[in-house]
Amino acid sequence: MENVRELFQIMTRRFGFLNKNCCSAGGCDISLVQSHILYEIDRQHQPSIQQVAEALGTDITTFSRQIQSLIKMNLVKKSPDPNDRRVFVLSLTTEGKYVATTIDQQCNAYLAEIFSHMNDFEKETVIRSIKLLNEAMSKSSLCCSTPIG
Amino acid sequence: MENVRELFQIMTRRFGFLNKNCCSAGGCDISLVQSHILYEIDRQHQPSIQQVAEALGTDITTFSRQIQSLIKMNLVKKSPDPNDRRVFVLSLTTEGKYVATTIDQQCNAYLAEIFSHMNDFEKETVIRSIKLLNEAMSKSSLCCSTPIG
DNA sequence: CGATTTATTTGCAAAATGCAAGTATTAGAG
DNA sequence: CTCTAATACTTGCATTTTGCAAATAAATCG
Repeated sequence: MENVRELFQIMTRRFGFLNKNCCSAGGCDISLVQSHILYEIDRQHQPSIQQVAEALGTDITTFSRQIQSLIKMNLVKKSPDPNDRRVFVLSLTTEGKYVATTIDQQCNAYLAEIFSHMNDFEKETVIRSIKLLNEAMSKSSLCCSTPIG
Repeated sequence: MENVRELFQIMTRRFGFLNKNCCSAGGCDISLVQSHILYEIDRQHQPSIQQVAEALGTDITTFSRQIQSLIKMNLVKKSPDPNDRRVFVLSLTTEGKYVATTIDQQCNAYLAEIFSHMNDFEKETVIRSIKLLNEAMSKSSLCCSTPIG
């Protein structure tokens, strides 16, 4: 039996490089961490600071400062939650949305290039496999959620 | 057509959490970055500092210092290359090998737990898919290798 | 031999990290 | 309703990580 971790390790490392290669949009260079934050704010519906920090597994105090940077860069907006005045709700500015969308398109273009080395059947199999994997990982919350420490 | 990047993003994030949850072995806590370094030194045959840094996409000067830390922790050994005295060759100490092996087993145990939510056919399909993906990614060196900047 | 390239290290300054402690607000017990 | 505990977020440090520029040392090439 082959080493399964090896396969995952190499794949995720490569996808990490892909992500890192997609960290600019129209003259705006951002860090990989910032790219992940924009992605997650875009994905969720008006998430709180806490929610995004937890989704990304980042310490809340570090995350608070990262949001401050992104606000200063005019990519993210922070609005008070009318239902709970302790909470701030995050959203992308027009510019932030543009950056996130451009990065997303670039990533998808790279992925399309990767899949161009497969036939349609292989491509569909791979995509279905990743969905299966995501479902299985969400079932074993034990290991694939944010670390305790 | 679904968003392929989304699938990858979530999967790699979760595998990142899995990795982060496997960063200790017998009372020895290490960082995620250090775990990746031990993994890569173990994987390659007597790699040079340069080779590991490039494989991981880390700046060489940062990497040099990370190796210094690991040597201080007695996990890594640095030996001069007899063929080229500019080069230092890296290997794991007995303790480093133990830590790397323990982490590897822990990761594989978590992965086995994930796969336990699938039947054998699905599992084989997923593993074959990841192999396909790795092959395709290595063909499109354009996007999945270490960033230029 | 002398100039250039390559492998690695150090100086420094900036950025990221995380714990402890603080503020502000809400929820819950009595 | 009031007082306490919990929650969401921010700030003060101090440590760690990062990466560019420059230094060192050794190999290569003309």
